[in-house]
Amino acid sequence: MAADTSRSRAREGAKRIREFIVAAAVEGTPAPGTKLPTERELVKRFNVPRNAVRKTLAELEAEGSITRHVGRGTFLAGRAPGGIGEIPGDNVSHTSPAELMDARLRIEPALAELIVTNATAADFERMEACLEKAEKAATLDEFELWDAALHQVLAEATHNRFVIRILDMVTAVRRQAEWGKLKDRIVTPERRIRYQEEHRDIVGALKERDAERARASIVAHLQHARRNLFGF
Amino acid sequence: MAADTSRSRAREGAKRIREFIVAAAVEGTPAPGTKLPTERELVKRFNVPRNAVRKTLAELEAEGSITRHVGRGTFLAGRAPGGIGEIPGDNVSHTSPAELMDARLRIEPALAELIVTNATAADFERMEACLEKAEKAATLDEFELWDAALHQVLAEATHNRFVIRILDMVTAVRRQAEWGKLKDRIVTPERRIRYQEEHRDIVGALKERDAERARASIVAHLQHARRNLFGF
DNA sequence: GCTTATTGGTTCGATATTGGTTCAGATTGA
DNA sequence: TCAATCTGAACCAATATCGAACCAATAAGC
Repeated sequence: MAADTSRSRAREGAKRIREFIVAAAVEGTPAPGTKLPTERELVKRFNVPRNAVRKTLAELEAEGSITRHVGRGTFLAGRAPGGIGEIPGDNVSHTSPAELMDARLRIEPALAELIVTNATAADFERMEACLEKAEKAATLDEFELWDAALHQVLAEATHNRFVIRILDMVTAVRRQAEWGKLKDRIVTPERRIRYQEEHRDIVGALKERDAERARASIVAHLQHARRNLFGF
Repeated sequence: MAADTSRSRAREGAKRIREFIVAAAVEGTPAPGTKLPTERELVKRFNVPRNAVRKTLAELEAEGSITRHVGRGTFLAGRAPGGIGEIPGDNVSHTSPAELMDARLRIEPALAELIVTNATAADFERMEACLEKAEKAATLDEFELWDAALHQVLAEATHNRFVIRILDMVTAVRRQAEWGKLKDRIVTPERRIRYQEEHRDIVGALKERDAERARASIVAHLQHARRNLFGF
């Protein structure tokens, strides 16, 4: 009759919770950053003591499958749990942050000229609006919202549909990947100020139709971002 | 059950408000400038805290779907809502040959450095093989086959999956209808010889790890191709 | 003009949620 | 028995959300 001792229940529960997380990661929403149920919800759902829940979650965190933040919750990290290999298929999905950064550092500076020649006054107005809103943003979330908007405007300012597609891919990849995990620790308030200055530099150079300066500003900005991300 | 906590209500509400705005934009009156309900009305209508309403409205504003003015209200903007949600999948939107050429002229030269630093001996062997086969090709179709193969090898020589993806997009667009029609008229036998020489220049520079010369060769090649296509 | 009402923007204290921690008591298995 | 482990519950601290008041720009009525 030892089949339903609290001890064995814990072991059973651990397995089921693992399976649940893995399932959520694989079929549910492959996107990292998805919020998982709270510990107390898992307790109710699997009828398992919280300690057991916390134990499995701790393991998953150690494996790098999830991240946990007090007051916020538990989230899927970039790496697939349970040693689930990379999903094949020539999707954009499996490009590493390092690769993306490498590509951006080559490609985006070269697009400065395109913006300088093609951007309209309306484009510049939208850029300024994004800068202002980003600077006034109270929360980090809001800042990133307007940061993304600025990138979108810059892309559209090239007035080149192919380039726009490419830059859409960039943001798509940024939204995936292990990027999300890094971001939290990386964007500190003072770094955010620095980013804002660099954004102003870039937009300023573009407005003056100074392609060379814009190119230099973009390179500086991306190198700065890379340094913050990877330390080199 | 805590299914109707104020917290979960907020998350639900965000979605519903989004849907409401989108619906208003699509079916209601496509005309930009339409006035939307005030924040306080949305609060009452969806039984959701104003914070949540403002959060979703902020997102929609950042996406460019709506505009907001103190004392006036919230209005539909020109851009269709949910624009960012579009996944840049393999839907090769119709980019004109001119646009593609513009983009290639900026992007591809910048990738020379990437090949110079990352390409392996095996990559160079494959390039050479493509060059030979292309030169021996009897028909124009065969030539273009090996021409495409060379492009593929060059892409893979960057050893950067994101770049490879972009260059795949380039060939995908090139394969599109309008382009193909031009090509036939354009690639004459003597031009083909000229292309072969330029390809050898590019590969040669890459093999010597001379990024600057490779860049120049690529620019020259693309400009030549453009001249043949459009006459400028 | 002036006043008043409306509306998006802001601030701030109170409250709720959530992962992290502690600990006395029960359970387990040698 | 007895040491090790698990349990349940309370408590803690970080975070998010709420509610309500207040602010500033605009519009409406006089």
